[in-house]
Amino acid sequence: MESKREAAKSERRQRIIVAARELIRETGDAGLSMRALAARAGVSLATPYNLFGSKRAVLLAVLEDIKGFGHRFASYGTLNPLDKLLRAAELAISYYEKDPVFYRVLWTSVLAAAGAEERDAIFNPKRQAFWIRLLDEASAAGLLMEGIDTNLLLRSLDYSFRSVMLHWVIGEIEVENLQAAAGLGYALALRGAASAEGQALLTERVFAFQRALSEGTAPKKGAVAEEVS
Amino acid sequence: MESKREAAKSERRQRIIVAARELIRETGDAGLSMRALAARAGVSLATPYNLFGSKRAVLLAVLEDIKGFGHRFASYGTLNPLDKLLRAAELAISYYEKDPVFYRVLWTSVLAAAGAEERDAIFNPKRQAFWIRLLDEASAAGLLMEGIDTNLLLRSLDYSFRSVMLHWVIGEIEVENLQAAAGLGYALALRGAASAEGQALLTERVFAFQRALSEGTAPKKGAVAEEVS
DNA sequence: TATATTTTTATAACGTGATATAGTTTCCGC
DNA sequence: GCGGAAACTATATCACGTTATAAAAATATA
Repeated sequence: MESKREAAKSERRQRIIVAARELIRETGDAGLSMRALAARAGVSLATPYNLFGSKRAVLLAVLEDIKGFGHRFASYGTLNPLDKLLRAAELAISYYEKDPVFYRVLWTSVLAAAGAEERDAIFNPKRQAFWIRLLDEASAAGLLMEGIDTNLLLRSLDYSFRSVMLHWVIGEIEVENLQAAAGLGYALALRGAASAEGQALLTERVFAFQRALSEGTAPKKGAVAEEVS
Repeated sequence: MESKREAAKSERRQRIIVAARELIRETGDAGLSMRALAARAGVSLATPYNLFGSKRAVLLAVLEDIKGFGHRFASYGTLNPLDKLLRAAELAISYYEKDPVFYRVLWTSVLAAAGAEERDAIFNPKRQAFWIRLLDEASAAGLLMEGIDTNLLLRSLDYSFRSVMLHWVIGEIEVENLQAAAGLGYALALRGAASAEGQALLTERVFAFQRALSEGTAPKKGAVAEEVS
């Protein structure tokens, strides 16, 4: 199936990905230079550029390599769609909580101005479909307002999620508050799009996340209002 | 009041800020190196580092320098607090729309992993106070749910806003859609925190922003769902 | 096996943000 | 005015991401 040439290429690619993963684990952000990476992978400095194109692309490949997707959500069957949504988000974040140093390095590079191709590598159609399905389910169950565009709602949820990741990366959110911060964003936006029935399910969640954030690590002193002009 | 030494320092600082502004305007992102900046400001390479600390800090200072604040909102008197909020956000964004190239360069540097001190330079207490006042006003008018923590709500709104800016910077949002994207995020989160009365005011806004986004430039093909694992 | 093609290697180079050092100018307090 | 501190200048340097170049190695094709 695969020519010997392509096989060797894949093998090199994999070696680079593994080396990157190990380097991040061992040295954190600082130790991950392209020169160190090439040396660790037993490869010339030019090779990662040939095979991936840039440092960011390498890290994206690491992110891709790490995650399995989609087969973990089969068992949410009996929950209502909105709870499924929040549960899925919770699960997503739990991965970051388990290995914060590692994921923070990855997200740092990934969030920094990325090109379209690279973004699509993370936020791909498969994942899009998963979330849209949940939102459509909620809509069909009458939990969202009539006329809500689930694609646009998803986009808003997504912005909120990535923003929380960004602020975690830059140190404005503690890892203990990741769940609650992301959850509050989700719950607020969902409740904002919800029908009366949906809101009944979400109101309690809003306050629960709010409590979690208040009781968590003391809120930072620094203001968080965006500027106005 | 000001010693001659400090005056000269301020003058140099200002010269650097102006030089940065001009360089961005003339050459865009690319031409703005510290060496070019120093040369343009008639100053040594070391001086911007002495006076500001880093390149990002210089750009933050440019952002600071550019905007006046607070005296533009006196005339919103008769609007209800929620409309005031949305109006203020609208005004904020209008500045970016007027000079997108310029502001994009600034935000690119600002959003990239910033330190706490630098963040506080943008999101300072004065602005925080402005927004909190609006939210508290809304709360006092019974437009928000009983028990909503306006500080946490503001933080959520803020995350949403910055996320929209981030996605504009990386090219995922067109400038024509900035208003609607930010507005939808605000309207959803606010409606999610609103009382029945407040929701009555916001439901229409949600759909208005939704329409604007649908009718604007064709939605990008790229997915926007966050990954889950 | 011999030739052609692709890919990697080794190495140098460029421009970047940032820091360090030594010398020079500027200004404040006395 | 003069001594000393503070700031800036000039310059060298560092590590970084990235690109370019030529040579060597690996593989495909005949």
